[in-house]
Amino acid sequence: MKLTDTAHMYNVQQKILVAVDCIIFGFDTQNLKLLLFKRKVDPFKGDWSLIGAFVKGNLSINDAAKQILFETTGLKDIYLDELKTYSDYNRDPGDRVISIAHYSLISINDFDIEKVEEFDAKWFNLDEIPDLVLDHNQMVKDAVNRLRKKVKHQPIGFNLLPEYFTLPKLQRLYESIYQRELDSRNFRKKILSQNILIKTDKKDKSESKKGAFLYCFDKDKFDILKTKGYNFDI
Amino acid sequence: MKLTDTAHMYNVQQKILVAVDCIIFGFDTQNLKLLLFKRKVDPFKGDWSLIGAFVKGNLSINDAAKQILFETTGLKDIYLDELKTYSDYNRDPGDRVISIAHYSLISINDFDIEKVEEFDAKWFNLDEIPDLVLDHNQMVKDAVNRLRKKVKHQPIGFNLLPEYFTLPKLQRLYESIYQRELDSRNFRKKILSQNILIKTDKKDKSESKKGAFLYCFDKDKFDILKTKGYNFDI
DNA sequence: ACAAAAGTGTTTGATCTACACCCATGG
DNA sequence: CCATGGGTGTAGATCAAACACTTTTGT
Repeated sequence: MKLTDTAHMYNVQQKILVAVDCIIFGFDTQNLKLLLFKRKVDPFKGDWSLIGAFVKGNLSINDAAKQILFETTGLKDIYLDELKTYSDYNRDPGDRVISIAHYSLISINDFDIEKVEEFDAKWFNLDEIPDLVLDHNQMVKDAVNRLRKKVKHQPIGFNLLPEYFTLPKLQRLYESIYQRELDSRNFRKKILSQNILIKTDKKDKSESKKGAFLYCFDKDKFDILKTKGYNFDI
Repeated sequence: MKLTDTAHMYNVQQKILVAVDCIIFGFDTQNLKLLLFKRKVDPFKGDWSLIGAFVKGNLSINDAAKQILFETTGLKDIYLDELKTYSDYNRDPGDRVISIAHYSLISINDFDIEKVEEFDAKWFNLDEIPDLVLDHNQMVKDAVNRLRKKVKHQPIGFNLLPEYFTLPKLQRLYESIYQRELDSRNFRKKILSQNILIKTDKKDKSESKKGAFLYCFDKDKFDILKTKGYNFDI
């Protein structure tokens, strides 16, 4: 029986459960982290898991992902990107389910801590991810790789920082994504040459006595780069 | 009603039709082309369309895509990559359908012409794509953009050429993907410096009196680059 | 002998890398 | 006054871009 033979018969086709799982990255000024949840139900009740839900109603997949994020973190309008589809026939023993994984980048201070606690959620360092249900460890691995690649070509890293931030913090963010140290002189040269940062005259003295200047994005130039892509091959 | 509330009840969830649509790229020694099909059924019977099918049985999405390609072109083991999911609620007036688009690269001389004709299929130049059903024009646009990006960082372009090929042909392939002319001296320097080509002592004289040397891939080095990624920023 | 495509190197500017010291401040 | 992290510049290497002529051979 060919797949393409019956392409015309909508009504004799199999319908399938469609889920969205979210890999939520955050940054706590030192480390890139991942938000994980205690699974509430069988199978695998109580195990650590990505947050996810079945797609229903008239939501697009992307809208479903946005809504999951809102329900779990209270955040709207955050960076969210489709990762890939996970569809092995037996990936979920509960039923045949395909899952379209999404990853998102949030500023770790912004989210609604009460909502997160309500969900039995916890932030994990990337090198301390526990065993997760189903194929969620693979999703995480894929998401980390995707993030590392993407951050080289598009200025999405900023989504992990609050509105105002210092260059040393931005550097630590990139270091925690790339998992290696960067030379601060080269880093500053490179990032400043992109012309997407606006220096303020305020300083953040929480990390040093001298204090570091706070910067914010030049939203307009940032948007241009976001669509065009760039090379930030640190 | 929250999405995340009912995450635990497999049996009360909506099941959805899941399709795969394939953007099939080919190269005919001059131009990058796309394989399009006459839709066989309502709605939109007779219109041009990507080839697709509903996912069923115990196939993963990727296996379904592979099988569609085999059924339409007779080709196995060809380059195939997930593009993205299309899931607007009303994208298909026949029913709610989400489609996971895949793109693939095939050597235009390899495929089974009888199979393709059996399917009422035709190769189109990229600048002559007709109106397609549903959101298939958007899929094509997204696939072309993805291909342009991907070909800069991974040596996937070779999948569009036969086993033995000349450097001028390879250059024309890249030119047709990038849609701009390349300097042949710089092109040869760059591509040869990757050390993934093996020069044979045979010449292809079909395009010139002098003839151009035939090359093939160094499969081993090629595979290493394929996973590592590289920069082919022409 | 000539038309048509294949093949080949060099120079210039831009970019990346490696590297070490002074500054400002709170305690 | 000193410990801590913030901030700055330069020289050498590597890489990308621009550019034009010679070679081969079928007709």
